[in-house]
Amino acid sequence: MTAITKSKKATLQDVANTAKVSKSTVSQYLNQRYEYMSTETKMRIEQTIEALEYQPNIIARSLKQKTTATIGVIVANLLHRFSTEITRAIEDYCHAHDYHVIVCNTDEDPSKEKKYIDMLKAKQVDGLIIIPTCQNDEVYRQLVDEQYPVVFLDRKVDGLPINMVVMDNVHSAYTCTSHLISQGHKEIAIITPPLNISTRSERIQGYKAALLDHGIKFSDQYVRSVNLSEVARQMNELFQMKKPPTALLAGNDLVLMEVLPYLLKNNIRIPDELAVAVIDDVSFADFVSPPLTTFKHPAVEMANKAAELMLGQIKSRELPEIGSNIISFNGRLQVRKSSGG
Amino acid sequence: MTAITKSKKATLQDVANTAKVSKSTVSQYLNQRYEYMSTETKMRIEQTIEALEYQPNIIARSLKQKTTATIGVIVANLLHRFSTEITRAIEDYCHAHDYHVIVCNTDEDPSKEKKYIDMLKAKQVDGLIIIPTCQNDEVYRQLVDEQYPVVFLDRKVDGLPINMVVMDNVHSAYTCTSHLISQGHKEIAIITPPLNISTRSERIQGYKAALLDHGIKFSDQYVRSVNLSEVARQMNELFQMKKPPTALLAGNDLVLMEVLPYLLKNNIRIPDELAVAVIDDVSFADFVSPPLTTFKHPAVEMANKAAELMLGQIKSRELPEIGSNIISFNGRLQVRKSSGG
DNA sequence: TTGAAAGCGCTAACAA
DNA sequence: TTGTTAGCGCTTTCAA
Repeated sequence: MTAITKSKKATLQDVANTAKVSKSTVSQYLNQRYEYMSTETKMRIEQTIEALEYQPNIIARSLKQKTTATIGVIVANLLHRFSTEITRAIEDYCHAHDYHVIVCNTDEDPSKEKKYIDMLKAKQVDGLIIIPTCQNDEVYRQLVDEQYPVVFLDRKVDGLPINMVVMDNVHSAYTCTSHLISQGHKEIAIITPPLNISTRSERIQGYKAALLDHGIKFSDQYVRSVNLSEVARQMNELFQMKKPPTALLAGNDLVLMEVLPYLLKNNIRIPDELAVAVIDDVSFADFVSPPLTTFKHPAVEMANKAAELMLGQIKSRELPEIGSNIISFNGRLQVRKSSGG
Repeated sequence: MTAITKSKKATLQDVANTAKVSKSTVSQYLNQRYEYMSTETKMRIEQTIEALEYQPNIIARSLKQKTTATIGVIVANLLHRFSTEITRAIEDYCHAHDYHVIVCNTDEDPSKEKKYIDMLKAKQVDGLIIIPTCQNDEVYRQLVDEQYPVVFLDRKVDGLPINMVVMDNVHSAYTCTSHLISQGHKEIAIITPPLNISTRSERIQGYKAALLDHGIKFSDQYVRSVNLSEVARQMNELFQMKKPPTALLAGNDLVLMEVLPYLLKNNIRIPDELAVAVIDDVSFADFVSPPLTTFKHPAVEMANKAAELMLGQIKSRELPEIGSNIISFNGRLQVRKSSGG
């Protein structure tokens, strides 16, 4: 029966002891401050670390340094493409800068958002990148008061000195609508989810502007902002109008995912009976037949920018000024052969 | 000009001071050990915490308690549906149990996997749920030696006392193949990505078994295990055989995403010229025309099980025994009307 | 029922 | 060039 030396994890102190140096010297070594260190001690420490399989405890360092090299990312719903792309891109950026990412899903629920913000702060994350529910003004304001590094993604909240990285929604809707018009359509419907007010109204604004610029009369009959579960019903209503739309702009991919089954079920053919364009990219756009017209969401660029701003803010501890805190990206129309929409 | 009291974040000590009690009493309060606490002090502490907007520093607690209420989740690629579903489901489970999740992507790169494992350990995460690259045996073994709580997802690595939660790959391929056979097909090809050996060979094994059980001769000409970038070329080869396949089983959604554009480009119609089934669910299966036959990956069940095992292991600190460490889930065939495949 | 004190593993003056 | 020391903010005996 051999005594099993259940070697507990080695600490910096252990390394110091067996290398016959002090803790601070080891600490210097770990932080690559070799300047005043004899090559001999350096090597001794190196070997001891190797031998003891020492791994620094980052928690202890964090406690001392008051920084965790971790940021919290609060998205709407990881199952949705936009949140996924955002998260992945931020993770890449952070990985390249030796930061880590804690992800959370709000499911658009403000109380979940608040809970997560609190917990992440308690965990001392260095900053927060948030797709805000836009329904926690007090929480957001407090974040500002505390000078907590925060970047908002995709949605704006007015009057806050917080960097907000968004897609130009007016542009996106304008571009898509203009495209449909250029295909000869005049009765163009738009269905958007009831996101927060600014995003939605901007898209509708872009839609409207495109119509007017092309001399087409705007009718709010063609504009629907509804929950996803309502989309089918709205489609029904649209098709029962005396002048049913000949083209449809889906406000995002989720709306499209409601529209397509509806069309299939009701035997409405794209693009002959209804031309369809969608704001967002969808994975299957290339091989549904006929191919869809999509509008590429600049999610990755936005995420990169947000991450860049975040790490910058963590370093500088400076809040942006209201008026220069909105960074806007343009998406890109992707027309496919014979998409008709 | 008013002096701005830049109120630094309050600490437990601050609360103790202004509430005129000791740190330990406040700590008791925080940890809900009210038993021996007068209602008076309790209320005083409560109010002080409120007044000071005190928020505990979890890092400090973690250092002391040696637990972080955080687990690391290392997936292959968050942009892929399986990883996304896994991550989201684990996050939900953890949220319900007041744990947090740090996500990482390996991109199937063993060195990235190793780096992440090291960093997450340094961050003292309480455990790791990993979709392993299966190419880091030494690292995995070390994890076992350290009794680090680990659960593997989706892929097996032999001979390790680690819980592995997988889909039954033999079953999935068997089921899909049988379905194609029942539709009258005899020349059935299968294209899988070159995942790790066990997963792939199991699927091929299931495919083979289905053929044999139905008295169809197996030909390895119909079996292709290749990188995604090779799929189109393989399709070409398949269609140049003297007996081209009339049905195809795509090993996963990613393969399918290569197959469909190929078919479209070459004007090969589903299901008349090629019946198609895929192991994995795909979002658009319901409304491409004709609808695809898919095989629902039990990703969410697997993730829940993995998370459950993980939290259990964190509590018990017990490794599973080899032989009873593989938890297998069955997926489910989803046939859609007139899918033909 | 509450407080004093030690310590988790690390960093960072400052001294030597 | 290296060691001493004093914390970081919390938990947890143990004593009062």
